[in-house]
Amino acid sequence: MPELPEVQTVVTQLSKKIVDKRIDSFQSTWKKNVFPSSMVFARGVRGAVIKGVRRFGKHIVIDLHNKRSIVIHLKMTGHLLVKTRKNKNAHAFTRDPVNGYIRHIFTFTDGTTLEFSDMRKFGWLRILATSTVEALPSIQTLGIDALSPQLSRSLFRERLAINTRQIVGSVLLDQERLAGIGNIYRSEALFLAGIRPMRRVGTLSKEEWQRLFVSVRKVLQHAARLGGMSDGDFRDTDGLSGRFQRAIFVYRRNGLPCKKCGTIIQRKKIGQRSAFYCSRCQC
DNA sequence: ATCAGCACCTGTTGGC
DNA sequence: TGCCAACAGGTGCTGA
Repeated sequence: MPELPEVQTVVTQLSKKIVDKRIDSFQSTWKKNVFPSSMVFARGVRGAVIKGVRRFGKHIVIDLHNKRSIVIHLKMTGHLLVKTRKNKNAHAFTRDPVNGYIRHIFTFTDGTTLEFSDMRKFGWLRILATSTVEALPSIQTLGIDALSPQLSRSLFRERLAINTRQIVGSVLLDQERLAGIGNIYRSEALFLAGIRPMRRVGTLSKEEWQRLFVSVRKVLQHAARLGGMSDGDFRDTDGLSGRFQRAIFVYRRNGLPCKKCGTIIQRKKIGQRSAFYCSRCQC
């Protein structure tokens, strides 16, 4: 699931719901993805009070008052659910994509829980000293955030056009150049910009770079406002779906008519994953 | 130095 | 209907 808009949705909600709560305990049923180890992790968070929640690209950072921070990556199927005593059973039904796969649980002293559901077990959690968060390799190597106010048109082009022979569909996914875009929003942004995913970055005109920059920002902001996109399994911290999927133009719409011109949407493998585009609207 | 390809998991979908 | 291959939103490692 989660790309920048979905992670931002989670971070915004967590900031409202768990700040100032004190962690009573941490339990895990998939210790393999808890670092440095689930024992060290549990010891490090026990008794700690939540100070704030931040986002670095697609990473979620929960800062604690004990000078430690929790870093979480949801990868493909991770969800973070906040359950109070009141709503605890609200979504409990069998085979539920969210509640059926709870792997890790934080329990706060007021009885609230923060539950990490993750069907495919790709997501991970790590505890480290707050002062070292930005030195964590996966965070340190991140490029500028796609929604950063510091990202200008010229910087955007400079970052993405390092190797002019690479195709635009690939460089948009490269977190070391630009952080936050995943497979859904690369297809959507390229559609809005009217550019085919397999174009080499060296062939893009000044106008096309301008359109791509505007489209990336627009699509991410729009999706974030709608609480992200739920294609089957993304849920916010209440277990609710996002609303961006209605606004999708091309992603996973191969074989269906383009919403703008009626041409059948195409799918093309780029690397190991699918890009979607309209051969008429995108040149 | 770069990059394709696979590995990490479990579930769903589509073709025969 | 049953089986099997392909596919699924992310990233890190290996080896050519």
